[in-house]
Amino acid sequence: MIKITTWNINSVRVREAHVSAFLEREAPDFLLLQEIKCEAHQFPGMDFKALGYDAVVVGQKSYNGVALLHKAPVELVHKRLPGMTGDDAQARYVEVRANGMNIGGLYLPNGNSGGEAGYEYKLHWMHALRDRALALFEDDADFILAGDYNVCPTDADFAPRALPANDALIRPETRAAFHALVHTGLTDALRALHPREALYTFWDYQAGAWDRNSGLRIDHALLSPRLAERLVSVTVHRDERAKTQPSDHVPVSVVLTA
DNA sequence: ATGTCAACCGACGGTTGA
Repeated sequence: MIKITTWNINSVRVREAHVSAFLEREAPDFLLLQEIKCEAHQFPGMDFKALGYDAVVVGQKSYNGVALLHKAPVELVHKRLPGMTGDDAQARYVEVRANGMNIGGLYLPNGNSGGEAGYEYKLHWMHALRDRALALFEDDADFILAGDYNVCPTDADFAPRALPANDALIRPETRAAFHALVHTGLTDALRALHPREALYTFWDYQAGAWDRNSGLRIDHALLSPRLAERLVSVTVHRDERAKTQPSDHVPVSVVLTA
């Protein structure tokens, strides 16, 4: 079995102990982190090394930042999403090759800040991600693209009144871009196994969202066709949200046959 | 918009982004 977990950690330095405890307990083969909110030299790599994990870190100061923790060696493929040209300084994508597959960890732009330009950046990023998926299909690669997509694909993916109608996470253009990605031939791993359940992966810190279960499902794992056939289970680690000083997101684990 | 949180800058409090 291969276990791949994605987790928007909202500052890896604040939550290093949570990550270490998770690695010890769940022992994923790969842990994809988003919003590490630090530069590579500030990443607490030694703490994870002590648990047997190496890390590929794509960091930047203050915001964003992704990392990919792995037990066995990996081949680095990309530290930027192809198609996002040099003007894109934001650290939002990491891709490696391991276990005969490409593993992409991503932090898709939220799109609610920066006005219309901020939203256009989100859509541009989504189209570039679709192009990346098409390129991987062109190579006949097996691949998984997992992370914080900042998209609620349907109205079943957020609690009633959790979002205003014009929020960038649910705007029609956002959903169209997400479905254009999925329709290249990918499988939303969680919905493949749990088609109807209200399963959320994020609860805002504000307004008692956790206590009211006013959550969103925005952390997703998309699988290429042969990997979808190997899908065994998807787990939303909801209990992480109830811990002290939690991230506002919880981990989502995908298990594939070996 | 918020019953919030984290990082930065510039000196403990406002700003930004989520």
